[in-house]
Amino acid sequence: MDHSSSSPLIIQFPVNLNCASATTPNEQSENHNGKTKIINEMDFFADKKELEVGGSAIHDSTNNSIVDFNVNTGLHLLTTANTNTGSDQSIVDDGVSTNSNEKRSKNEKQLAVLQAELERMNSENGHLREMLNQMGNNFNSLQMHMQTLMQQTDQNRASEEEHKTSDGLMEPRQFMDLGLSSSAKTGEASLSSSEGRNELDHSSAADKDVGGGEDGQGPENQVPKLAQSLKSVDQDTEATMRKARVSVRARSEAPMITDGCQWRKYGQKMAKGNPCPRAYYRCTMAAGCPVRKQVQRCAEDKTILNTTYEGNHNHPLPPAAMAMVSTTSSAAKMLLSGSMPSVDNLMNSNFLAQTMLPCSSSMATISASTPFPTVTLDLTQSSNPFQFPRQPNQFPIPIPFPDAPTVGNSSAVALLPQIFGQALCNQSKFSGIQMSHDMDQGVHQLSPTLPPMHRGQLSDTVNALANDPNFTAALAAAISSLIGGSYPNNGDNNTNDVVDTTSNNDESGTTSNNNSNDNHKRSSSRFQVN
DNA sequence: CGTGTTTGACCCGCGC
DNA sequence: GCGCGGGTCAAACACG
Repeated sequence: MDHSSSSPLIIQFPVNLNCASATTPNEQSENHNGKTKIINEMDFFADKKELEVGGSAIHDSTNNSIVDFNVNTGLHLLTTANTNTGSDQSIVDDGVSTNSNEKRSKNEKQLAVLQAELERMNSENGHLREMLNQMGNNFNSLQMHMQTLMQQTDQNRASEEEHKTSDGLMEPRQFMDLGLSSSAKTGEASLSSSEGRNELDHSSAADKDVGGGEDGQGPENQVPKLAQSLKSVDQDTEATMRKARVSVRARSEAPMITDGCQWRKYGQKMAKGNPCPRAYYRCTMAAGCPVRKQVQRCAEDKTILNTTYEGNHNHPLPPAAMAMVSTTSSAAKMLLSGSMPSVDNLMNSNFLAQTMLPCSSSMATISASTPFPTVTLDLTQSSNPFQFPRQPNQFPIPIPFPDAPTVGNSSAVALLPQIFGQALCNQSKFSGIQMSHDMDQGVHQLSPTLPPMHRGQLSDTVNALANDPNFTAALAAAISSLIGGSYPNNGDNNTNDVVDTTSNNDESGTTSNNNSNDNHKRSSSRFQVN
């Protein structure tokens, strides 16, 4: 009796995790008139911690017995519990029976019940912890986005002024500032080769000349350094995240998959060991956006298009794209969390793959071997031995996708809802906060008929994809948008554009088949280095 | 004319 | 120090 009353206390926790509001309050109110809501949660973790660490100390007198049990979870505690709680139990038993055997049996029963409760509690606790971690990740991502947006708002003002004074400095400044203040300096510095070089130069010059839109307020270098020291942690994370890459392999006749962003080709190079040239694209949705992608066909199977995304968008994107980007950030964070390129990465990678694409976990592989941790999505499932030859640390998993040399539309399309659905569903776990918020907005903007759930948006995408004659490209685009950071359309239009833009790829053969309204942006970006 | 692509040159990191 | 390869720049070119 007393035990049963004590156990329910602990089980109230599920409350906070899922929408902190809906279901639980009632239960809680029933149990304790709201007295224990938060306290329970806190106590729960506290108990758990103590259990893990010392396994001894307990605060609440009421919970003592329970905690002791918990500590012992094993066998011995039961006996100790008996001895310790003997008095308490005696109180209960007094009225019932005097027989010691009966007492024992009763105690054992109670203990069993308690153990069951404890197990429940433990499992719940674990679940809660997971949720807490997820929430933490979500919070970080959200914070990042907010920071970006806020900075951009300020940036727009500053950039306008700067634009008046000096054209050449505008873009670099914007780049630096928009690039997530934290990541700006270090991140760009770490960026490969000439661009980072140029931008650093410009940034320094801009800091001197302009005095800085944000971090440049202080004189000279001290302020940035201070900011660096203050945000060092974020810097590292962001810088590393920027290095993280998301690679998508898909069969497509199109020269490039459409992922909802606008790209400008800035270079093409013959890569060693591959007769097919590698094309370099830069995001042009905003001046100074550090996001780049490389597109290259597989040497052995030229129908396979390998698209690699790198970096995080530093500009506001359409809500849907934002959600995707947040997912990318989360994914990158997940990928990069823990120890970076070490064995731990394997764990994270595997987890990432399974988390993001559980049912299609087969499609996701993570490489920790390359300089940059890479998430690879393979949509080809070809018999091609060249598929993942070079990266020993990857986790190639058999793909549920039908092996589709020419991509059988019907069968593959049939799988789409499941794949995407689960992918998104799990993405929501990844960055559930942003997903729910952003996607809601996005859905409303994109199509009022869609339910305010990302799944709805997803299904819409799936439908659009299903209708796409060039299914492979569309599929790749959608997947890449899921992982690569943008929604497979510009977000300004209906999701139907998924089909349109994708099909456009077949013809245009080049990058920005998207909006024409970005021309000025692109032109401005050209002056970036000047 | 504006915009986007092409492509040779350049820079940098890395290995030898 | 040198060569190689990857990545980027930017003038030249193409296109609507």
